[in-house]
Amino acid sequence: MPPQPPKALKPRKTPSQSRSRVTVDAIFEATIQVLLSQGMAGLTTTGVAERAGVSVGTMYQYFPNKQALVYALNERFLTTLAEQVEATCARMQGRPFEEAAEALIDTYWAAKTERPELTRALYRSVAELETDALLHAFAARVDKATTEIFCQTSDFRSPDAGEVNLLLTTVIYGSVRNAFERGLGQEEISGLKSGLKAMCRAYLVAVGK
Amino acid sequence: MPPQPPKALKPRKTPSQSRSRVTVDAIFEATIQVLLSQGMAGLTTTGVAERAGVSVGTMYQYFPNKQALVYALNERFLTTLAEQVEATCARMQGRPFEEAAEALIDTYWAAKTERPELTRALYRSVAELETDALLHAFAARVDKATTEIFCQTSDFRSPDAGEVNLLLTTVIYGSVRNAFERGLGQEEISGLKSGLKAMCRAYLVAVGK
Amino acid sequence: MPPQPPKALKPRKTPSQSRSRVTVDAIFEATIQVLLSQGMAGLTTTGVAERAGVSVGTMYQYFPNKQALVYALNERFLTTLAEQVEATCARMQGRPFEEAAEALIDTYWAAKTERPELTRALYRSVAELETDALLHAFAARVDKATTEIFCQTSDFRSPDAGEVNLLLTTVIYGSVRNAFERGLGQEEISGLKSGLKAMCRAYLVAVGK
Amino acid sequence: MPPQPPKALKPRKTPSQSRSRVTVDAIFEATIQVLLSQGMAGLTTTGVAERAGVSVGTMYQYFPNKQALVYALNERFLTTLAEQVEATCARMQGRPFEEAAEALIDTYWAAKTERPELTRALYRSVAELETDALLHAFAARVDKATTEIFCQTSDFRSPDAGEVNLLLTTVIYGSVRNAFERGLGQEEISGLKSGLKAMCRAYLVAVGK
DNA sequence: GATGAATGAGCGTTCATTCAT
DNA sequence: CATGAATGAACGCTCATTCAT
Repeated sequence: MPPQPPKALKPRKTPSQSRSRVTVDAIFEATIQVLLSQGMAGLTTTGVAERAGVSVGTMYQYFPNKQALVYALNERFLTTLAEQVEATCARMQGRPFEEAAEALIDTYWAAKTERPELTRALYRSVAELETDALLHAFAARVDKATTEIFCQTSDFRSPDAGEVNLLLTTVIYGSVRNAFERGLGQEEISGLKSGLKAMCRAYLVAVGK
Repeated sequence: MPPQPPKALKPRKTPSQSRSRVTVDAIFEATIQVLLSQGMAGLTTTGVAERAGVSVGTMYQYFPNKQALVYALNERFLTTLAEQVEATCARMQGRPFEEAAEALIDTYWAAKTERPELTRALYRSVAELETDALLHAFAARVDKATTEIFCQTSDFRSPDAGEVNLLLTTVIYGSVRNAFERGLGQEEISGLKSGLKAMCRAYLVAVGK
Repeated sequence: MPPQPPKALKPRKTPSQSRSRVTVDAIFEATIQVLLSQGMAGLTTTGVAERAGVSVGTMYQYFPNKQALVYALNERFLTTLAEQVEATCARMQGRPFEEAAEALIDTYWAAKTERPELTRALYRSVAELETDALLHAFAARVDKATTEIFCQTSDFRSPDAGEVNLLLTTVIYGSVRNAFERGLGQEEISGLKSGLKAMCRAYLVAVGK
Repeated sequence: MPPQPPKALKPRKTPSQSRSRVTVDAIFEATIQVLLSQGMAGLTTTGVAERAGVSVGTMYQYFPNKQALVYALNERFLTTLAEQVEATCARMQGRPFEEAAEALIDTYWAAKTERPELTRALYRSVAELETDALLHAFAARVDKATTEIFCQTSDFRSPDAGEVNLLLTTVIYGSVRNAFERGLGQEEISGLKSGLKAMCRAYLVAVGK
């Protein structure tokens, strides 16, 4: 259930026929390509259309303006990410919460690390949009899933699950972002991941019992 | 020792005379104003110059292009921040490292929270720049200070101070950023701060002895 | 006998089957709706087609381009108007020409005042077309009818009926248009009508004997 | 005292220095040229700028958008026209009103007939603008001048000067416009002028005494 | 026939940057 | 040195028109 995007950003038509689907996918892929090669500043509507092999006009059939395109791209990724998080949470039902936290870290990390350059590009693209609503909605959705898991987890006794959840997610999401911002390499990033796991574990142990 | 900015971004002259200093300050202040009221998208050279009460031409005497202006603004803030961190580190010489970590969190938090809207605007402005070098340099400078404090701290026995340092700083900086991104209110943010302190303490205890 | 429209504006097919007739009528009605609600600037082919409940493609079956559509719409109204004028002239056969002039004014006035907003919209739409031919043809047709009536009218002795006719029609048509342009209200417009009648009568009396 | 144009149409700066004045004049002249040669449909900002020998950017320094340009052009002509009418009225102070009416006709006629193609182009250009306010203001200004003259004129005894004035001006302005719309030649137009004078005289005689 | 997705030329407009004054 | 009018490349976007289905 993605949020209602500010109406100026709402896609014009949801592609149901297969041909449209292909077109929209091509546009998304082209947007990514351009974002990777030229950055947000070099992302022009004609450039994207060209790379996608469609005309500008076609692009505008699906996206009412450039922002909407980037918005939709981010939405798509956040939705996928949210689904992955939810899947992880489902899998972790009833497991000790330190394990759950680790699994969450692994999931989030994997998603963000899979295409690092893209992740970086999206992080940047978000800054130029009115994406508060989008980000909020994503946060809310994911928080719901993670909070639940923390609550249902067998051995959780902390007074305020919501608070712990906010802390953990903020730390996890923030660390990943900062790691990207610093331009760390893969090895450093995985070092960070282990460290973060240890940190969360230590905290949960200290707080949870 | 600020980093060498990518040549295209280097300010044209370092304002040594007092008149220049005033001008540059006015320009910076105007930039902030515009950034706050119109966001990065509404930041135009003419707009800034107007607000600063100087002509565009004059502005170009000090900054070779628009990017350089935003770059310099960020540099200024990062430099201040770095100095504050260094001061904190100096003050924490020889104190137990849990205290040092807390002090670091307090310092960073205070700096970022002082003018939240500005912080947010700067976070966004950075995304549109080639600021990797800037960020790297800032990170290096600050890491140097914090690493030192962790090493010289009386009771630190961890095998790899650098690694711990990276983890801690990444977590701290990242959490603050994510907190801003989520649009959390002041109360939530301070809850987060306490949580983060607890987390770091727990981690250090678990790892450090 | 409508004039030959400039070739590029000629409708593609005269709708003889009843189905076509319905379609064309729907298109005309939609055009009017759009003209009234969005003005000439908001008149787009897709917009009209949508409102008419047909596809753009279908619309292009009947009108080779957008201009042709507006052209045809004006033609239709002018034809109706011409017919009304001719009817009036027929009815006025053999009557004193002051009466005839008054009847002409009434007819023209009624036609233009019936749907004032539409009249206004059409006046405007004409300005963007190459409608000289259309207007000429309408003028010629109507002039023929009115000139005849002035000639056959029992007591007309003016040396040059054509000249008088041109004057009268120009004054009448022009006044109506100007009244619309000034945005006069209904009451002022009818005051104007009486005044115009008086004026024509005075003139005919002064000139005709 | 021209009306406050809808703010979107207000010129950006009134050219006071001589250089600006020249530039703006060149732009106006270019606009006229293009209007004459390509019509309103062919009037593009780049086209006008090119013809004026300036860059688009410069044009936009003076006019915030294309409409404003055309608006200003019309305003300029209407202002001139209003001044001429006022001058005529001033000259006709205390003269018999039939003479005044004739003088008014002559003035208006001369102004509109001086550059017939331009007159035609402006008539058309007005249709695409939100010019109601402009036209109203012009009408009000001119009506004021003409009403006064009709009142102060020695022998005017009509019950309602305003009404007579409205009739006369509507008839005069409307007739000129219609004459242009019909595409009449110079000779016909001057025949019309005499006829119109006779008509007004006859009306005034019939009504005024 | 009817459809409507696709096209793409072309428009209005902005704004970083320059340079004559 | 300061000014700010002038520049013009480049962009986002529209919409009349076509044509494969």
